[in-house]
Amino acid sequence: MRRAGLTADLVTRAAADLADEVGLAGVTVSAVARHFGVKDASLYSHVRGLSDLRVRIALLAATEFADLLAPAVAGRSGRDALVAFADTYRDYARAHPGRYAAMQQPIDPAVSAPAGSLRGIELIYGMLRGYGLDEPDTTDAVRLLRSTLHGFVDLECRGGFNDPRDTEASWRRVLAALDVLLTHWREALSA
Amino acid sequence: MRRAGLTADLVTRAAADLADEVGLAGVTVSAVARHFGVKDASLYSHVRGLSDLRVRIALLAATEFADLLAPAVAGRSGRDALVAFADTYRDYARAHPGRYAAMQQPIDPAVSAPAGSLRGIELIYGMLRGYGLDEPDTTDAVRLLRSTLHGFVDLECRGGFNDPRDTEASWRRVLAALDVLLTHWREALSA
DNA sequence: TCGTTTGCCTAGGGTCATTAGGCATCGGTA
DNA sequence: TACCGATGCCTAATGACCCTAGGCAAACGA
Repeated sequence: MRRAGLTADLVTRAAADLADEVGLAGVTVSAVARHFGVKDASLYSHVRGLSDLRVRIALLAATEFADLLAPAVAGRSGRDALVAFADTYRDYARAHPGRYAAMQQPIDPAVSAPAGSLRGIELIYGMLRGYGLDEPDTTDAVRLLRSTLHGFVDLECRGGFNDPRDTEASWRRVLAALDVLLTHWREALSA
Repeated sequence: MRRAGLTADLVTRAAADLADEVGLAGVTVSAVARHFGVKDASLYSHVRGLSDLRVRIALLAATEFADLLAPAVAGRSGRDALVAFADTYRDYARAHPGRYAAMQQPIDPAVSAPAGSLRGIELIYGMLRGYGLDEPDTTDAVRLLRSTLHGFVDLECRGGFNDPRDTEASWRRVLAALDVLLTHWREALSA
């Protein structure tokens, strides 16, 4: 009998692809095993179990995600950086809904921190440097940005926008609004 | 043997409470049955199955939610209305994370529309009337609002905000920012 | 060639979703 | 009160999935 040649990484990658196809909830040990033409039990030598598999998907996704976001903002600042970052963010979520969903899971910081899965957030902090904010304004602005981007993408993925109006146009509008806000953060919120 | 006296409504309510306690994913036909001291199969006379149960939770939640939001904005406008709406929104999501999660599920419009589960969105439209926007600005503004509120609440629920800075303060800041934005929507985004 | 590692398998136990069909209980009726 | 139909809850059974324990053989280094 020929062996399938599995590794934790191969399994994780297949699981991530499966997640993008059928949703994170559809990622099952059995389904991944089937994909490799292997019995369920065989995966347990490579992966601790289902929850471990999901964490691995999340870490994989976080790395991929940051690797796309970093070059998008590199060399840009202000509105340019914001738009590039946001578009990359949204494109990734739409192309990889399962991976994106996996990233939203709460993950043990002892695992996620060393894996650098907060790199994406650091990129936002860096991006905001171009808007000249200080603490604690920066933290608040980062939270606003994360909230809006995540919220929009999440609602869009779930088909939450029913209105006929073009989602694309709304997205551009939202980004413009965020840019205005960040540009005038001080004056606007000094009250 | 005494009967348990179940109804679809009782089952749904119990399931919703369970969802808030252990998460939507923890809502299982078996668990709800156990709660009533009844066999799993017995629930199928009241509810079509697990997915039906989840839809019912969502519809229940949408009604409760709108019933809280409506009085919060009644008689207020502008920033007052925005803050009241947003605070009510966030409080509900934090008090009822399972119900809130259920509402995010994609639901067949043929079911959700008659049940009035879009009442919440209509409330946002109504609220924005106080800011004097026209279409399509209103739609874009509604989407921005929904995105930011949902995104913030979702990230907060999942423990996505790690920084030491007070989440409460950030929330107030975010609301202030949204108010400024809505107030100056026209001028700010005319470019 | 010969271990030794280790990848994949079989066997088996547990939870859960769901269906089919039976019996008893409850509410109304004679 | 005695009966009767509806229906609420049960037992039985199937199938998917998660996971553990223990075995055999393929792959690899010496």
